[in-house]
Formats: sequence, C-alpha cells, structure tokens
Amino acid sequence: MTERKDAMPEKTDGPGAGCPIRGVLDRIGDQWSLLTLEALETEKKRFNELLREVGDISKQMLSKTLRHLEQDGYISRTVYPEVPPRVEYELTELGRSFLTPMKTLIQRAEQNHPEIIRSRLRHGAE
Amino acid sequence: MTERKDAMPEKTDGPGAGCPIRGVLDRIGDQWSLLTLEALETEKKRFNELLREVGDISKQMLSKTLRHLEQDGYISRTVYPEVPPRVEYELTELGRSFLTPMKTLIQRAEQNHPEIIRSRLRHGAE
DNA sequence: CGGCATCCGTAATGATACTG
DNA sequence: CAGTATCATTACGGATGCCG
Repeated sequence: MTERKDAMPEKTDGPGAGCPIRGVLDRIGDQWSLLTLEALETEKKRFNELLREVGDISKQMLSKTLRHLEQDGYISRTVYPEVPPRVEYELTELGRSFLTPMKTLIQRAEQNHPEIIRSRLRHGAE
Repeated sequence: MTERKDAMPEKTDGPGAGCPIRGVLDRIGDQWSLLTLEALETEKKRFNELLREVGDISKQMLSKTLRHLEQDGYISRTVYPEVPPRVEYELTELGRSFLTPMKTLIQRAEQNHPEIIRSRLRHGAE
C-alpha cells in the first residue's frame, strides 16, 4: 500500500500563522530538494542520471524527493512508454523561478562564509 | 559534559564540491533556524521569549538552534550577570543580511503557493 | 531502467527533571 | 530565568530485493 506518511500537519502555528517560511522550507529545505533542483537546472535528466549527479543520494530518497518536487510543481515528470522505460525530469517555470533567486541567495551567503567559518572556530574551539 | 554531536561531516561530496548549497542549508535550512532568526528580526529577545514566540519548539531545540546560529555568527548572545540571570539574543549584521533576502524569497514563493497547492492536489488526489 | 516495499540502524526530537 | 542531562519515541536514511 502506498504509505502516505507525509502527514502535512500544517505547522502554521502561533507565529507561523503569518510566516510562510515553514510552508516553503518544509518542501525545499530538506536534504536533497535543492540539490536535485540544481541538478536539473541545466537540462532535463533521467532518474539514474540524477542518481549519479546528486551523488550520495539513495534511490529511495531521490524517488521521494522527485515525487515531492513534482507534487509541488517544481519539476515535471515525463514517462516514455518504451522498453526499457525512460523517465525524464525537467524543471518547470515555477521551479526555475524559485531556484534562480535561491541560488543567488545561497551564493551571497557563501561570500560571508569565511566570516561564518571564523565565527564557528571561535566558538567551536572553546 | 558538553556533547559535541555536531560532527559536521562536511558533506561537500561529488556535485556538492562546487555547490555551496549544502553548506548553507545545513545550517539554516533546518526546522527551527529560520523561525528563530525571524523571531529576532524585530528586536532582541530573551530565551523564554523566543521559546514562546517560536511556539512549538522545545527548550532543548531552541538551545541547540541558538548555539548553532551564534556559532555561525548569525546572532549574538549577551549574558547579564544578574540574578535572576538574563540572556539576550540579537541578530547580527550577518544574520540580518541573510534573513532579509531570504524572507523576500520565501514571500515570493508564497505568491505562487496557490499554484503549488493546486499542483499538490492534482497529484496527491489521484 | 525506473521505482516502490521492507528491514534495520542511527540520529533527531520532545518531555521531564535538575542545576546555577 | 537560562540552560543542560537523561530517557524514550519516532522519523529519517541507507541497503537490498522485487516488480513493471
């Protein structure tokens, strides 16, 4: 049976009421979503391609992530009823419109990463 | 003893080599970091204030998150050696410079959230 | 090839009690 | 008030095997 363990408890509690942060982060803030999206940024890819591209992700996680991303409309899934079967994943406009600024932000964060590292050492070494 | 369970395995593997995504997301992409940062956006706050503000976070998680954020230089921690003790957390410039665009991004994502919901229903209901 | 189901170890997380 | 230590629970994540 298809276990629907994604309860989606709608964590929009107290402060979360007016804060869409959770809603979005719960989707793309996980371990693999962003990486997967990024892998698809340049071109559509197949399952095993992504498996290799992302690297240390398992089939299960990739599968789950992919389904998740597709559910939210970030990517599209195209099945070619051939043999052997071929499935291609592609970034949608929504996905792209989200990934681009996100990457910008990440890159900006990277700029002051040195500062972060320093801060980390300063406190971590104590 | 102060458990240092944060192994920081430096997940910058394969594709992650040139991708700073993980480095940043592993820090602020977790369940509470963003929420905590946001709670501090308007003004400096004390521990229990944050505990209430964030809502469904436990003392332990808040504590850990706070330490994490402080380590990375996103927030500052000021202890007032009084009795009863008072500790105030405040957003640093780094924290603010990161939170602001992040929130913008989140909000933009919220705009097409309706679309996401639709997409979700479409696939989830089938 | 794509991908879901199962088993299982690990690690995150909440609740509680305790300290300074 | 501000945390930390401990415990129990659970969810996550990886490996494997099977099926279309």
